[in-house]
Amino acid sequence: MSSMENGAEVPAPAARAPKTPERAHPVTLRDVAEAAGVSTATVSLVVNKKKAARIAEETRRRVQDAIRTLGYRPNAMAKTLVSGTSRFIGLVADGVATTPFAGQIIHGAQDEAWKHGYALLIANTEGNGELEQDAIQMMLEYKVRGILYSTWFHRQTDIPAPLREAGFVLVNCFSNEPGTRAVVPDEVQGGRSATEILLGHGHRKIAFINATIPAPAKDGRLQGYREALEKAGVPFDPELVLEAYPDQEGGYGATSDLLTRGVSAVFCYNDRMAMGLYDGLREHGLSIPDDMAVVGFDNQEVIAAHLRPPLSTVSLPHYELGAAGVRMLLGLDGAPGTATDGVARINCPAVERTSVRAQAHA
Amino acid sequence: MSSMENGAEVPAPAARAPKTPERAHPVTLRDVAEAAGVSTATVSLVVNKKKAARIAEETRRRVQDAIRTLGYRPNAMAKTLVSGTSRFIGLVADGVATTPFAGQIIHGAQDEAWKHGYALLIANTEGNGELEQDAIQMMLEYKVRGILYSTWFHRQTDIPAPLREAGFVLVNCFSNEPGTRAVVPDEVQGGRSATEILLGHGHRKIAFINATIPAPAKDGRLQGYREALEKAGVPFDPELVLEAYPDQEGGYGATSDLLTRGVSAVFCYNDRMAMGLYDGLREHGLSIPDDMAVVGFDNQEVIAAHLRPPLSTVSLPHYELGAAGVRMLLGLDGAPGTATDGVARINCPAVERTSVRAQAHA
DNA sequence: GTGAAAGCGCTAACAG
DNA sequence: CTGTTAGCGCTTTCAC
Repeated sequence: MSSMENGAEVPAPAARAPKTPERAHPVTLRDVAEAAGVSTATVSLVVNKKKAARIAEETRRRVQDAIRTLGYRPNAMAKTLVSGTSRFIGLVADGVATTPFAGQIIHGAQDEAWKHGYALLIANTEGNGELEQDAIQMMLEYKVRGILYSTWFHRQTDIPAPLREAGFVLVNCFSNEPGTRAVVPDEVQGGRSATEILLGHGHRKIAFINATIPAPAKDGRLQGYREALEKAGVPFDPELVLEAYPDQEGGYGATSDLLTRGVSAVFCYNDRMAMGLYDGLREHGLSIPDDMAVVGFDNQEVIAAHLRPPLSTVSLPHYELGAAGVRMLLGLDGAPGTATDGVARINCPAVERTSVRAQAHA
Repeated sequence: MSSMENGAEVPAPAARAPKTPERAHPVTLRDVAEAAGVSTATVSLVVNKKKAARIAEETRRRVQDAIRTLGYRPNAMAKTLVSGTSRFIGLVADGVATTPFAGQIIHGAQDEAWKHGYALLIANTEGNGELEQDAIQMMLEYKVRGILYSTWFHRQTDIPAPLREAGFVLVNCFSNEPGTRAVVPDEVQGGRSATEILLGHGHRKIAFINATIPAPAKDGRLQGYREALEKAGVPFDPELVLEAYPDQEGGYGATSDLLTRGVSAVFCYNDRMAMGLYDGLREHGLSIPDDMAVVGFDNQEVIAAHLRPPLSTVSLPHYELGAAGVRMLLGLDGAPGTATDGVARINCPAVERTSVRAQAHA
């Protein structure tokens, strides 16, 4: 069973090791101190570039040489042990690593954390409660500075008990407990923006194909749609709001119903539905955007940017969600719309492509 | 800078804290020892369930009670400080968190690591060399057990110098230095499988739309295509191999060229090209799979499973790549095809959907 | 069975 | 300017 020893290890054991000394016993601060003929304190000072204590140039050089030749590498564990506080931020996700674009939450969190000198400790729990508990437990044991608790789609969530033992902020989800810090996409604004793209091109009869499954996105986007209409002085017509399962098949299936409404434009709950709708429309011999203008939601790159014609849509700001999450966790919110209830609603920017064209007779 | 104290913290400071004592000073082993009236050594023993030293039932109970009431939580830093070895595995990625499906590498690595008691420390470097150095540096300082170095698409890569200071394995990439451990998808087998799907349905004249950009995938899939053909006794015809940029537009653009070849089936370099080809074929009034059978590569969920008709394709085993990576790192390879050169080639399983139909006159 | 004591590698006063 | 000296929280001999 223990194969590989051969292929992997044998190749060139005799090669010279100029850079990496054969550290049988990892080099410590003390080793450096002895080599440089100074005390550990001094070494510590030069390693950490403390400006408070001035070190003689000559000494500093000796120490740095020793560090280089010995290949010294500080032990972060020891460092955080004494300082009491680690430089970790935990990210527990119920599936962001699994989902296509939600991985951006990780990316955003990682970038922002890094920017402030923190490393990301991640755990994907795939919705498994026990695993989740363990993961949080583990993070607590590593004395994380705080935990980001995120879900792969925007929804309400319960707060796992152990989470409360650390500072935490919910990302892409929220709690019904007042005052809980959270960062979520601004669905209402997103729905408004999507509708405004259509409105802006002169469309007045605009359908909205909503999702059948309940979610903050469902309510929020609908509300945004209504707000945009109202602001434009277009009366809201419930007849123009359809519902379908939020994927390609749902969008495709909604086609004939949609055509029944006599609209010139449609706002789809998400890009996947729009993709299905493209097929449906095409089968009816209709062309986009001339016969029907369409906008989606999510800005799911693989789809939106490459449909024919490319789809106008609204971005789900996953990267920002992650980044804003760590900012909030670290308590350095510069400006964003953190409402008084502790939840920040992140803007969903519109991205216009060519699936919308001006209405001939505005 | 220290805003937020208000919105986030104020809400209910007076609530009873039954579970979470107001630990002004985190509970330590010593605290527990004192509370239980035993020594720290004893507490350590019961915490770690050492079977060697038998503890009196009565003592054990006292200790466990103290642990519970004090809300004791071991300090992993201290633990690894003394043991010298941490339970971390580092994953540095040049963009897997960014890319739709490659996030599965993280997922697979995380699951497997967790299974063996390791936590994942990740860093997304977005191809930034300096950041990459820093990230590896950081991981080294945290005394990671080893590092997984991964790329978001399968390619050759250079080994960053600091990486050599730790155990490491390349994931989804490989080095030209012999003996370097790596885990990559088996492109050749994948190309073979894709072609065999078509062959299996009776097709003989099969085109292959390859990518224009050089990559192991380009060579491997082509080789697989040829091998499958040969095995089926179908002569290889260079005329049937086209090339196009590997995205929707490329696939779309290759349509007329393809139709020129008089084939009944086509194997596309990836799903995105297949998606574009669908549009092109449709515009020519052709239907899939009747007029043209098509298979893709990648099994990019959002696309492949929801095209009309759903696309037969071959999976890029990202999850497995990540999982196999940690297994190899930990040195517990059970069986997989780890060739003698230290690189494991992971199988790319075919997933058949309905974009292929049997040829009328086989 | 259980306690005392010596460190793991590093930082932080406080002397000199 | 630099060395001494305590620990940080935990594990681990080795006595009692």
